[in-house]
Amino acid sequence: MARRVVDVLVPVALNQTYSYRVPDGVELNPGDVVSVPLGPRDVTAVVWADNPNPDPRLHNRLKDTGEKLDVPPLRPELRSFVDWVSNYTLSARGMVLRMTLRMGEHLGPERVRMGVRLVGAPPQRITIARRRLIDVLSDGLLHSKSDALREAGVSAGVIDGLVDEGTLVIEPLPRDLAPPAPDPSFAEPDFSPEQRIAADTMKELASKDGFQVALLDGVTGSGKTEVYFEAVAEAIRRGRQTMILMPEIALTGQFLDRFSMRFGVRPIEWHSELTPRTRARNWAAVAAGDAPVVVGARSALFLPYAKLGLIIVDEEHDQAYKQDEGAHYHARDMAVVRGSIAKIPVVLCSATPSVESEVNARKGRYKRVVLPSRFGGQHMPHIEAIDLKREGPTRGRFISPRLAEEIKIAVERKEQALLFLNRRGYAPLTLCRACGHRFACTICDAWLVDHRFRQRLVCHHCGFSMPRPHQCPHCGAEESLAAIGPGVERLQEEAANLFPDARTMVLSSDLITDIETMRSELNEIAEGRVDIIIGTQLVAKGHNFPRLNLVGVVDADLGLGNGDPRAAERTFQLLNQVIGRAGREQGRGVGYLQTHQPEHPVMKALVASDREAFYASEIEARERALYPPFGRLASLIISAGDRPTAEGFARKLASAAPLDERVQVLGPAEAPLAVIKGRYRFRILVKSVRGIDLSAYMREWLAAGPKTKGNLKLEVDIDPQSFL
DNA sequence: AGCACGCCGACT
DNA sequence: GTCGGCGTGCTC
Repeated sequence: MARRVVDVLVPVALNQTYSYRVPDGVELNPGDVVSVPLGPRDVTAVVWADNPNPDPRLHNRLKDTGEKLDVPPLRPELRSFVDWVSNYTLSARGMVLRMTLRMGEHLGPERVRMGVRLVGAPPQRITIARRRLIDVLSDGLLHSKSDALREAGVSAGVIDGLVDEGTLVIEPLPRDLAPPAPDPSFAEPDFSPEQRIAADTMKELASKDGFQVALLDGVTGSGKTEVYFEAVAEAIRRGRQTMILMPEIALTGQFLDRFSMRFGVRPIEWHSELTPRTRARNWAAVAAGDAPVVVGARSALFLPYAKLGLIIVDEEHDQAYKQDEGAHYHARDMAVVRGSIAKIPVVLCSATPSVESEVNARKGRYKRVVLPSRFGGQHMPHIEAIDLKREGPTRGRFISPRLAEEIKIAVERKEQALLFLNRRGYAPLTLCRACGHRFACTICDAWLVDHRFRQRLVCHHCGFSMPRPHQCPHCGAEESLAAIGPGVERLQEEAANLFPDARTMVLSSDLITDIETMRSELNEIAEGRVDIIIGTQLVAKGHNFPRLNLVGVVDADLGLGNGDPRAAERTFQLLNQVIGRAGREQGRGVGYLQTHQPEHPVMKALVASDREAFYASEIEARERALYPPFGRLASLIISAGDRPTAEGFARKLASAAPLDERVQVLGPAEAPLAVIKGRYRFRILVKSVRGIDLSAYMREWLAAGPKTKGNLKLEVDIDPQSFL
C-alpha cells in the first residue's frame, strides 16, 4: 500500500518539514533519502514522517517526491539526534540535517576505471615509447591505464596506437575491493599493570550497549591512546562501529600510524580536506557499515553510522571542538548526547579534562578511569617558573638569560629544545616612533601583524594584508617603524643570534601550505635534523618529538590577560600540554615558564605539578560565580554594517527578554572584537541557574523580540566558550 | 541556504 | 534604452 503524503526535512534554513505526495508504486519510509523539488531546483532531503492528515490548504500545492537515493535510510537514532541538536542550539533543523548529508556530489555509482592488457604480438612499427609500455605490460595482467602510463613514462596516445594495432586491449578494471578491516588482534600491546587495569575497564565498557560516559584521565605519555584502543578492539569484535573524534584532524598523521600499528590498517578519515570523491566513498562506507572505525573532526559526529557502538572524544578539553560558524555547537557535548540517544558508551580522554568533565567525574556522573603515570617509568617534566620581573631579558629581547643558558646546554647535549609562543608572525604591532601611528586593519578592530617571511602586514581576523611599508603613512617619516612585541618569527631571529650554530625551525599554521609538507617537516624534527623548534600551539597538539627534552614557554601569561573566566583553564591546559611534549622517550624533560606573575594559581599549579590544586580553585571560583557547569550561559551576537543599527537592535532585543528570576540578561555590550570585516558587533550575555531549559527560554525570547532585517544579523550561541 | 523577483545606477 | 547591484521573501 503506497503512502500518499510524507513530511520531508529539506536541507535549507527551515525548522519545519514540507509535505510531498508519494507517486503511485513508490514505497517511502521515514529515514529514506530522497530527491525532492524545492522551488526551482531539486534537493537531496530525508523523509521525516508519514503524514496521514496533510494540511488541506496545501492539497493542490503538493509536489511529488523524486527519486529515492540508493543509500541506507537514516536511522531513527540519527533523526532524533538531528532534532535534538536543532532544538538545543536553536539552529534550523534543515541546516543540522545538511551536516549529515555532506557526502559530496558524487553519490552515484563509482566511475568505472579502465585497464589495459597485453594480448597480441608487438606491431611492426615499434618505437621507444611502445617498447617501454609493452615491457611494463609484459606480464599479461590487467593494469590500470594511469598506472601503466606513469610506469612507462609515456603518454595516453601510445595506448591508443597499440590498441589499434591489436597489441593491447582495454577492459574495465574490477571494482576496488572493500578495504581490509582493522584486525582487533593484530598487535596486542604489552601493558604495564596500571595500564592493564585501565585497558580492561575500557574493554568492559565497550562490551555492552547502554549509555555510559567514561573520563579517561591520563597524563601525556601515559599510553591513553593504546588504552582506549582496547575499547575500539572490543567494539570491532562485536561488529560495531567506533567514532573517534579529534580536535584537529590535519595533525593526526602520527595517530593514524599508531592505529595501523595496533590494527594493521588505517581507519577511515572524515574531515574537510577530503576530496569530493573520497568524501562520497567514505560516507557510503560509514552508512553501509563497512567502515568499522572512523576518525574525524567534529563534523564526523553527524555521519549516518549503520551500527555505531562506541564514541571516543580525544583531547576532550580542546577548544577546537567548539563550532562557531553556522550552527554553534560543542562537539564533545553533542557526542555525549549522541551516545545517550544511541544508548552506547562514550569515552572522553584528556590529560587536563575540561572543568565540566572534571565536575561530572567528581559527581559520579562520569566514570573516571585514571592512568596515573607515564609509561616505561619515565618522569613528568620538571617545571620551573622564570620571573620576568626579576630576571627578564633586556628590552627588545624575549628569551631570558636563564632560559638561554638552559637551551645552550640542551643543544650542546644534542637534545632538542622547543620555544613555545602562541603568536604567529614577527610582531603583533607595528608603530611609528616619530608620530605614534599604529597600523590597524581598516575593517576590523585589530592591529596588523608583521609577517616578515611574507614581507606583509596581516590582519588575523579577516585576512587583509598589505606590503610592509618603509615610511609612515601618517607623518611620512622614513625608517621610523618599530616592531612591538614578539611573534614566532622574531623569536627565531633571536634564537639564531643567541645560538648561531643551532638549526632552528618555525612551526606555525600560517606557514603550512599542505598536510604533506607539514608531515615532512615534522619528520625532519623527529629525525633530529632540527635543534630548536619555535612554534605556536600547533606544536602542542598531536605530535611527539622523541628527542625533545626542554620546553621554554616564552610568554606564559599570554592567554590570561583578557579577563575571561575561562582563561585560566585554557592556559593551564595549553601549557600543560606543550610542556608535556618534553622528555617523553629519553631522559627527564624540563619546562620553563617565563611569567610576570609566578604567584598566579595557574603557574603555581604547573610548577608544583599539582593538578588538583588547579581544579580545586577553579571549581570553587565557578561555583561561587555560578558559571558553568554550576550555571548556564548563552549569548546573542548582533552585528550590522554600522554601529547605531547594531546597537539599537541589540537594545531593543535586550528589553524584550522575558522576565524570569532564574535568568539574568547582561548587556548589550560591545563584543570582545567590536568590529570584524567591517561589521559592528554587540553582545548580550545570558546567565541562568543550572536546571533550566535555556534553549526554550531563548526561543521564546526571540519569537517575541524584534525581527532582523536588512544587513542585521543575529547569532545564538548556547554554551558559549568565551564568557566575555 | 539558494534562488527569483524587484527596484535604482553606469553603460555593452 | 538595458545590464546588474543586492534587499526581500519564499520554498510543500
